[in-house]
Amino acid sequence: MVKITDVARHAGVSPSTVSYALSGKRPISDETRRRVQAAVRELGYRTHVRAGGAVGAGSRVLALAVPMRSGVHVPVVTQFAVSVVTAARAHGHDVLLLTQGEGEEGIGRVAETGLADALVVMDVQLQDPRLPLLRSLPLPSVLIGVPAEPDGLTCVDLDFGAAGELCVDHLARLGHRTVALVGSPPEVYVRRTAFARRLVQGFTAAADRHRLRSAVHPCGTGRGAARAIAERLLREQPALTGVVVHNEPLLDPLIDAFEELGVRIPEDLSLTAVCPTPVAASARIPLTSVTVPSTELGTRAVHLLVRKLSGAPVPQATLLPPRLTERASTGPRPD
Amino acid sequence: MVKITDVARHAGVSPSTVSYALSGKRPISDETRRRVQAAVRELGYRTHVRAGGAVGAGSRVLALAVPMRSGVHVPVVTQFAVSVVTAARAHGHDVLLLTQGEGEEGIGRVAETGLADALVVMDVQLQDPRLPLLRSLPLPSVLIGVPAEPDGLTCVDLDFGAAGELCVDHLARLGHRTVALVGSPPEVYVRRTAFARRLVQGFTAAADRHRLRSAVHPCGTGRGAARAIAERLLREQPALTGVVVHNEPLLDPLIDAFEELGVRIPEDLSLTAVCPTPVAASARIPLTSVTVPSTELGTRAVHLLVRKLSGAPVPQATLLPPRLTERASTGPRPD
DNA sequence: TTCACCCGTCGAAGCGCTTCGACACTCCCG
DNA sequence: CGGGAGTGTCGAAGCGCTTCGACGGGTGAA
Repeated sequence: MVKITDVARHAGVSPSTVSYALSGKRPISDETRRRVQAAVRELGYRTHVRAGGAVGAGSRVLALAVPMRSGVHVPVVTQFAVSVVTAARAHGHDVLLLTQGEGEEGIGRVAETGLADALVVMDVQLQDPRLPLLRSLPLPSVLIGVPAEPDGLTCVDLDFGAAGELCVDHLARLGHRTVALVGSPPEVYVRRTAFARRLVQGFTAAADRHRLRSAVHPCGTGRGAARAIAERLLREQPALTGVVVHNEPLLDPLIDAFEELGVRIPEDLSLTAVCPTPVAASARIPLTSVTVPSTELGTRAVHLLVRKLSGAPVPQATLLPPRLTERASTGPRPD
Repeated sequence: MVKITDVARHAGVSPSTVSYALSGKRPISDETRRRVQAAVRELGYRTHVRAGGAVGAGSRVLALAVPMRSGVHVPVVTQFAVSVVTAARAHGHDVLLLTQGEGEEGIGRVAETGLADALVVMDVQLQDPRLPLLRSLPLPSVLIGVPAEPDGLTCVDLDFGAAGELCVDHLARLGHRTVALVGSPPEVYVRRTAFARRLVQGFTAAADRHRLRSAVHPCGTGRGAARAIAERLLREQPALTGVVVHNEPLLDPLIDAFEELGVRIPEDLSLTAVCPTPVAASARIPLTSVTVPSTELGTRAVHLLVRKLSGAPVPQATLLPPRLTERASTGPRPD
């Protein structure tokens, strides 16, 4: 193992000079800096993370808390995680993966043992038990998702409330008068998952504003659930012509179910999804959708964290405005 | 932050005694140990990972290299990752997530900076560029997947060769004489991904052994690809009655495609999948399958790693025997 | 020319922990 | 009753690094 004293000897300077040359915390002459850098390169030196003096310094590791609860769509969550890792690496950080069960305990452990020096927290609930802990921790953290009381925290998310409204606005503009939201699985709402709840709020508010008849249905996944919800919608709201779906794995099965029931999309029924663009674009019918920008959210979260680490001020909540892309699944209300 | 000296003072012993009491590396009287443990609990002490003396010791972190290349099925990979994290936590380790691009560079960095003290490597190719690096590293590692030359490494995987054979054996026993393998996307084979290649070998070997007509087709995912491969199979092998599918996201679309073409499963065509049990069980038609035990593999990998860390000898390759479960997608050859 | 100041560098102290080598006991055998 | 062998505990050294204070030499203003 090559250590800082090796580099120092090789460059003909003292270890402290090497340290300063690398950290830039004190002025070092260009000449010396160059020699140090050359030595570092030649010897392949890397500062050992767990060196004593480093205790005070940052560990260049950030922890990512991904609960992986039931009802979440795994590819989307993974997309988030990958984008966080990628962004973190771009800032010289590594990422420690914390999963469910570890949720609270893990955050505490990682903070107190000094393993990580920052936290990204996913799958945030409106009343999240992790919030008090996060507020009390000396480590900076960023939530992906906005809880009910974001005071003292830093959050970033798609503005799901506005996303819900945007979908309804779109359907209303096309003339639809009766709409429904097919949501995530029930357990997601039971947990009071922030983004799911906010989408419902936005959907309902916009439907009321436009004076539409509306209904909200949490829904599980799979063919059976799709068939059941499709039948139920047609039965309970015979005038239904507009549906918003916030449930990635249900999209294709739901399209199939409607088709089997003789409902054509978009001729008889307009369907708008809230999901990542690739999902919407590769569905059986290209779906008009409000995109969930998972990659951008992960990247933003890391940027905010890096800024916090450097002591810069950051906004409490960053809400990305929703963008609706029209594809083949929506059209004017049939007569 | 509570440090070891605080605990020592609180327990009325010296810091070194606390250290020994916690590590068990020297005999400590029950009485003293109890007092130390009480103090630890009361003060909420946790040893700081990055303390100087710890440089020599383990970091209790293992790195998980998940390339996330195209063509891999995200939920399965995620399942692996989660099981590795869970198992690692059970052994008191945390997990650092390394992704693509980081593949080689990341492994080196993590090893040299002492961030992790062990490695789990996924998505192994027959000739994997990471192998020389792994062999040269002072850190123990375990591969999930068996490369062409596993000497000096530790690997664990499902025996995909035997899995391929088992599927063919099953079809042959049911009387099928013409079979096909619908595999993973082409890029997976181009990369010479170990498990995919081995499955093909097993499939082909067993087909030859049984003197069956056989064909192998890598295949992309999605409805279009499913329809295309279904048509092609029926065209090129009119006598085809048995198909093995090694491509999770293609399963449902392929079943649909056959149905649309008027081919009934299992009356006209028997279909065997190689995939995790939940995928097989929740497909449109419950599928006869050889299970890919992702959770068990992740757990095994961690166990092996922990044993290596403790200096215990471990087998070079652990190949789990495949198990075939009959469900509703296979039946006797039609007359 | 002198003095204050700044720049670049160094040595030494210290981070929180582990570990080595004592040291003081106790116990048991001869 | 003496001495050897364990036990259990402690102090001190050291891990690789950062950081503080200091120092020498150059520079510019007075």
